[in-house]
Amino acid sequence: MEFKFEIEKKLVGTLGRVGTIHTPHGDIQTPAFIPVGTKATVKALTVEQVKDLGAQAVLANTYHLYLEPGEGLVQKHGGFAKMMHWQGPTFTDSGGFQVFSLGAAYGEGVSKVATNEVLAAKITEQKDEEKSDRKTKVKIDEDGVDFQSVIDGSWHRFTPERSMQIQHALGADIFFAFDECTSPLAPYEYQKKAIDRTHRWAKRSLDEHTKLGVSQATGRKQALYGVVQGGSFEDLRRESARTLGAMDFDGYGIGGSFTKDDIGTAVRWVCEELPEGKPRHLLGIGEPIDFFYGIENGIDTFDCVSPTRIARNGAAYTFDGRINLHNAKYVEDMLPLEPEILNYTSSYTRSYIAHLLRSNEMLAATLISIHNLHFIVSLVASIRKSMLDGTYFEFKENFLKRYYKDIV
RNA sequence: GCGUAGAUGGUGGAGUGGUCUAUCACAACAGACUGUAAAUCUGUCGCCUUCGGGCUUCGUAGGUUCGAAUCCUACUCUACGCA
Repeated sequence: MEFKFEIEKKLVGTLGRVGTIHTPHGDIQTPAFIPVGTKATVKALTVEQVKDLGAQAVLANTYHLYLEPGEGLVQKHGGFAKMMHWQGPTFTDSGGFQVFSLGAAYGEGVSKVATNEVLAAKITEQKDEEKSDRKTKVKIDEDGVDFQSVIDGSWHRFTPERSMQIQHALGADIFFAFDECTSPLAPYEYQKKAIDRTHRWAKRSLDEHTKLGVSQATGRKQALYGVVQGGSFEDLRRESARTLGAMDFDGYGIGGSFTKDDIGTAVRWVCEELPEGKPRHLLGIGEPIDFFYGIENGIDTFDCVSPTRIARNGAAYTFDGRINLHNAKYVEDMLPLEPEILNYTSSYTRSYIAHLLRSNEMLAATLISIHNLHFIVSLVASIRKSMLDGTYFEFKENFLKRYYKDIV
C-alpha cells in the first residue's frame, strides 16, 4: 500500500486526533510511540521482542548508519528493515539532530529537553567566558554540514541532497528532511537564520527526493517529512510551520531542543499552522507527561531513546513514577517491575533484576528495555483508546496524578 | 623452633620523615539521562559539623624527632622457605 494518512476521530476542544498511517510495510495506529533503533537495532533487544512488546514501527538514524556500516551495505540488504529483520513500518532520521548533539550541544551539557534553570545558568555562563577552545565536531554553512565521525574522528560532509541519497539507500518508509536542530541557547537572530536555512534545505531535500524516485534499496516509494524548527519563539515556529506546510511534504517532523513548557506551547503553535491532513511526528520526545501535551496539541507519532537508555542505566517506568533498580531498597523486592502490568517481564522480580544490574549482566538491559518500551508503547496506545472511548481527560488525570504525585 | 617477607580505610593496592583522611581502582550509597558520542556520566564514600571548620586513623604498645603510615624496639598475626 502507498503512504496515506487517515484521521478517524478528533479530540474535541483540542488539536488531538486518532488516525492511521498506511505505509508499504503496514499500518501505524496513531497516536503511536516509535522505538528508536539508531544503528538498525533497538539496543539489547531482538526484533521479535520489539514486535511482541507492541511496537508498530522502528526509527533508525542516517548519520550512524552512514558511518557504520555505510549505506551501500545496508542497500545491499534491501534496506535497514530487511537487514535487521524488522517487517513493519520504518523511519529514518536525517542526521539533523547530530548537527546539534555533536555541534552546539557538544560538551555543553545541553540536552534535548532542558529545564529553564539549566538554560538560564548556561546563558549566563556563555556571556561570562570566551568559548574559543570548545571542541565542536561540526561546521555548518549554507550548503551543508561538515562533521567529524564519532567513531574515528575523520571528517565527512552532509548536504540535504546527500542525506536524501543516504536515506533512499537505507530504505525507510518514512524519512526526514535534513534540518539544523538549534541549541536552546541560540539567540533569536541565530534561530531566525537557522530556520531560513532549514527551509532552503527542506526545498532541496524535496527536490532531491523527487529526483531520486523510489528507494533503490526497496523499490518502494518513500514518504518524506519536513522538519519544523524555530526554538521557543512563537513567530519563528509559526513561520517555519507555514513555510514547510506550503511545501509538498508527506508529513512533518517537529524538531528542536525544548524546555518542558515548549511541549505544550511550541507544538501547539506549529500544529495550528500545519495542514491538518498530514501526519506530525514529534522528534525525540518523550517522557510520560509529554505524550499527553503532545497529543492534545496535534502530534501523531513520537520517538524517544529514553525508555531504552534509562533501562540500560537501571531505571524502570511504573505507574507510580520512575524507579531506580540500583537502589538498595530493591535488593529484596519480590514484586515485578510494575505489578499491574502483565507482560513478558512480569515473572521476573525486581530483586532478580537488581542482582543482574549489580553483576553487570546483559540480561538486565534486555528485561528493563522490554518493560520500559512496553510501558511507553502501551501508554500511548491507551491514550489512543481513551480518545476513541471518549474517556481521554479522565485517563489523563488519573495517570498523571499517580505518576507525578510528588510534583503535581 | 630458625630464617625471610609483610601487616594501610568495605576490598585490592599506592605511599616509605612534613604538602596524608592518605593517589588509584573496585565495591557501596545516591543522582542524572528526551530525533542514542550513552551497558554512560556525575556526586558521596573515617567521625562530627552552625559547612567556616573540628576530631580521630595506616596490626598492638612504647620510643626517636619540632614533626611518623613512613625511623627504632618489643609484641601479635599472616605468607613463604628451612628444620
